[in-house]
Parts: sequence; structure tokens; C-alpha cells
Amino acid sequence: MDDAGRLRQAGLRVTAARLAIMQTVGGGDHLDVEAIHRGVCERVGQVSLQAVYDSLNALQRGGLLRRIEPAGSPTRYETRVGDNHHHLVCRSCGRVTDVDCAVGHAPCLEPVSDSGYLVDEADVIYWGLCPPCRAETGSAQPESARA
Amino acid sequence: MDDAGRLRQAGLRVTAARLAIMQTVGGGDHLDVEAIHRGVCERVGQVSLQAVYDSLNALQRGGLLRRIEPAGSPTRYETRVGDNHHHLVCRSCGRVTDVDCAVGHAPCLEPVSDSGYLVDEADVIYWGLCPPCRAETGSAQPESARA
DNA sequence: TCCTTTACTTGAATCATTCAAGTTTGCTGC
DNA sequence: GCAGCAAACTTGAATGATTCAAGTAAAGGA
Repeated sequence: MDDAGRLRQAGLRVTAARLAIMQTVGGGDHLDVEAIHRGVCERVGQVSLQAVYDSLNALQRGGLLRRIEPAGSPTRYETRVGDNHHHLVCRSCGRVTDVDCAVGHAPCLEPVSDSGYLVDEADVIYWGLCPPCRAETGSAQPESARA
Repeated sequence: MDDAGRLRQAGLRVTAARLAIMQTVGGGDHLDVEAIHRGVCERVGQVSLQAVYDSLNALQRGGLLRRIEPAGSPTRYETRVGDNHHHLVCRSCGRVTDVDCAVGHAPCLEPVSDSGYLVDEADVIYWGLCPPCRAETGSAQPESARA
């Protein structure tokens, strides 16, 4: 299905701004709101930043976009939704990279004890240095991850 | 070792404010900065909010506190550091609950492909509803976690 | 006890994000 | 194809957690 169809299916109206958002986010790499706004304006002319925020929220609620919010850095968005993947985030430059779950359908992501919580999602973020930033700082070989 | 000793070991000066922060965070349950500030003032009288922010950062850098930053909610702190535990966060009330890693020393937290990243930490947050909020909203039985 | 460095105070600034009110536009029904 | 309504968009302002800056106070080694 195309973006317009997906929008309708989510009960959202099809507008130039929203199609441009889908294209921009889909063509980019975990873009932040500012970058999305720039991309949208390049495609369809002036669109207000607030419209971008509003649409991003609507698209996320509708399941067309996934929101990524690494601690201490602005929100980013991606079009890869509904699957089982996590993110590597660079501490130095903020770059975000997709990484598949180590165990397929995330059995280890169900907490041993859920303490009575009704769990509906598990967010996993790996923190580290991306290859370019590693080269810059001359970091040693990888250690293992600790939780 | 007591808090004063831990502070010195981290190369930090021992002050009434910092000891009060350690006590407050240790005695509380994943408190946010405002709550920590209140607790500190109760213990040692007026301390500026900025001093609390500054000390929390210093204590975190020194490894005496762990910072928890669930997406979309203010930063929280805890004294349980250096072990392998994750967090359950309630979508409704924001409550944070500790949960041990399902697999001991987090083998599944090493990404399949680290894409060349030098990974040093993995953050895992489970999102859901805590028991009281579940009761309020009359939610059904738990689903399994998806990543 | 002195001196240097670190911690703290007060006050202002930042920045992502949200709220509010009014206007425009997509789209359903006629 | 047109009317009407709700959703989307615009402009402008507000919010709130966090940080920055400059000056004062106090910890702790010499």
C-alpha cells in the first residue's frame, strides 16, 4: 500500500504535508523534528513546525511512524514499524542505527517478574560509539554490553 | 562504606547537601529532581535547586547514582548502581519499578551485530501499566512484550 | 591557619515541545 | 459538483526541565 492508503487506513486525512513527512522520514535515517521539517519544506514549500509536530504525533499514534527518544537527545522518527528491532545510539554524535533483536521474537524481553505490570512494550537502547567517532577518539576494542 | 567514604572515593567533597541527596535518593523510590530537592531541604534546610542538579550530575558521573530517563518523563535517580537491572515504567502514573534481567548477565543484551559500534551499555525499559493503574482502568490480562 | 579548588547561590537563558485561537482544507453526503 | 463539518494547518505564545554564568562560601590539603 502507498502512503496515502496507509494514512486513510489509520483514519487520517491525506495532505501534502503528511505525504512529505512520510517520504522524508522514510528517505532519511532516524531524523529529528528539525530535519524532518526541513525535508518537508523542500518537498512542498513552507509548512509550519507545529504542523510537523502535530502530524508526527498523529502518524505515530496511527502506527505509521515509530518514535525514538534516546535519553538526553531530541526525538527521532523512523518508518520501520511493527517489527522487533532496537537501536544503537552513539554517545558522541547522536547517530542512531537499527539493530535486530538478538533472539528473534524477544523472549528475553519479557521480564522475569513483571511485578504485576501489564507490559505492552520493551524499549532497548544500546549506548556506545559509532565507527567514525571511534576512529576519531582512538577507542580500544569493544567490551561486552552491560545492562 | 558509608556515603561520605563513597563520595571521597569518587574524588568528590563531602557536603551536607550531597549526603542528604544520597539519603533521600536511597530512601525513596526512583525520585525525580523536584522530589529529591524537597527531601534534601527537609533534611538540611534550604538548598538551591541548581545545587541539587549539579550534585546529581556529579554523583552520577562518580558512579554513586544511576540516572533513569524514560521517554517523555522527567529524569529520575536511584542508588542501585553497578548491577544488571532494568526498569518497568507505568504509562499512566509514571511509577518506576526495578526488574532483574531475565538472563542474569545480559547475554541477549549484546546486539547480534553491533554495526561496528563500541557498545558500553544497554538500557532496557518495559512500558506498561502498574497494578494500581491496571485496577483503575480495568485492563485485561497481560500480553507478551514486544520489542 | 592559609590557599586553592570545588561546591553553592542567585538569576537568567535555552530548547524541545505543547497549548490556544482562528483559518483553511480534505472529504462525506446530497 | 456543491455544502457542511471535522480535521489539519497557521501564527503566536507558553511551558517546564535543564543548563549556563558570575559571584560567594566552604572543604580539605599544605
